[in-house]
Amino acid sequence: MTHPAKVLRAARKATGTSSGRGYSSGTKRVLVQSATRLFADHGYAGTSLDEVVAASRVTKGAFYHHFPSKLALFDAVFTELQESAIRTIRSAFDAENDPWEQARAGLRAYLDVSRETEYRRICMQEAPVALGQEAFAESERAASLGFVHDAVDRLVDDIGDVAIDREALAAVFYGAIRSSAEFVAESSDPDLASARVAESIDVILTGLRTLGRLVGD
Amino acid sequence: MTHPAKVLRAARKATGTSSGRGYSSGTKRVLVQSATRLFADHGYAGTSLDEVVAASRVTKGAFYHHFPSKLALFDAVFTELQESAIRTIRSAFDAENDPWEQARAGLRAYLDVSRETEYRRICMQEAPVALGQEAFAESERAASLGFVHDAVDRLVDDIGDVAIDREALAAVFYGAIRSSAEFVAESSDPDLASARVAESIDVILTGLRTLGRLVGD
DNA sequence: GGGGGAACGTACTGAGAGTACGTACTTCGA
DNA sequence: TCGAAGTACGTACTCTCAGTACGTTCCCCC
Repeated sequence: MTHPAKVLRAARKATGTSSGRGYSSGTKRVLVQSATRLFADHGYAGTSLDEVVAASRVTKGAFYHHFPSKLALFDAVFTELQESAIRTIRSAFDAENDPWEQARAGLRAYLDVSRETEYRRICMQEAPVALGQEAFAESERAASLGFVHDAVDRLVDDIGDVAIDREALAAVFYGAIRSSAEFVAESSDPDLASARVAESIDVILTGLRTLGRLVGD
Repeated sequence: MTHPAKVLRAARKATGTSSGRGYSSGTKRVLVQSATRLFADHGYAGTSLDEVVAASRVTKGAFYHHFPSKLALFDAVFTELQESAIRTIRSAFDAENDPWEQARAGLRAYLDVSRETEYRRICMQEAPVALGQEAFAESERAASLGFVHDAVDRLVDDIGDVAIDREALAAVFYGAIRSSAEFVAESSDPDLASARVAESIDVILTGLRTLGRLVGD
């Protein structure tokens, strides 16, 4: 009997779906893509492997050849979304010079990214529970939180004399930004909501800057 | 054969464990208590009903007599923790009169509550995933977010002339506070960390107040 | 051209949520 | 005080789903 996968493999090679960045086979990429959609729609616990492999037109045998577990699949999905988001935000960030403009641009880029339901659901909601708090916090420190830390550093440098706990302030701002993303996501008019929270954070930053000027005099 | 539950029921009636606030039987309370500990230690998905009923010294039959599903049990655990937290924070909040002191006291109370691993794990980490974003957001609006909204309202009233989007600012502060809780929780010296983030938020509030004064002149 | 590893497919196992149904205890009206 | 109905369980299943065992085909390299 000729295996059904035979024709699929040929088809994928022909369409160039295979050999996508670091994946050994096209099947792996298809699995990640299907899983991204399913996890975003029904969550990690709400998605069965049978659904994933069915959507990918393969079997569990194929899946377990590429991934050691369901969690490893989620991790792959998460990492891909996370890295893509980081690239987007970094390029927006690096396009500016003034630290206040950088912060503004970074925030705006982040709010845009977090309007994609896939990023929000998988990277913000599911990941901390699915991967565990430890692992998630680790990857967070390396990615988004690091960004905020850099931005806050520059802002504080720019302010000057005021004694500020940079690490604590970064944590505070990080939460403010995350929450802003949720505010935008839950809103019926995301564009407006995005502008509103950006404005609010702007007011806070202006307040800090004003404090710095007053002390500096 | 005499059922094992016979002696347990008698024992519970004698010790007064039963009839705890709205629960029809002591068994229900025992189930909630066991589940609180287990969910806090291993999460919702990581805790099996068999473990819960074993820890409660009952069987699945008893469990399903009191709860329609595992999720309903989690909801009961969540609601109880949430309500207790709200009571604590509200009393700290109501003990002050000045809006800035109220905000300070409320924040401090919240940081204290969130240092309990049960509250943090169950109400902050697991709940949004287990209950779903919709249901969680709903209960959040009614509880913690409502608080922040009130506090921000009073602060903005006190500041005066500055045009501020209260709703957006409340969302931003809410995130800042949540994130502060995580910062404290992850810290090796929670007392110090608590003081550090409280100070950071204080600086932000001072900045806003200063802005208000400048515009007011 | 054949031998070995990679890339699958099929059929099972085990854990865990939920169900079906039977049994003891309690209460309450006649 | 007696029985009938409801409450509070216990036991034994079913069904879904993650993971495993093992066989088969394809591809590459010697």
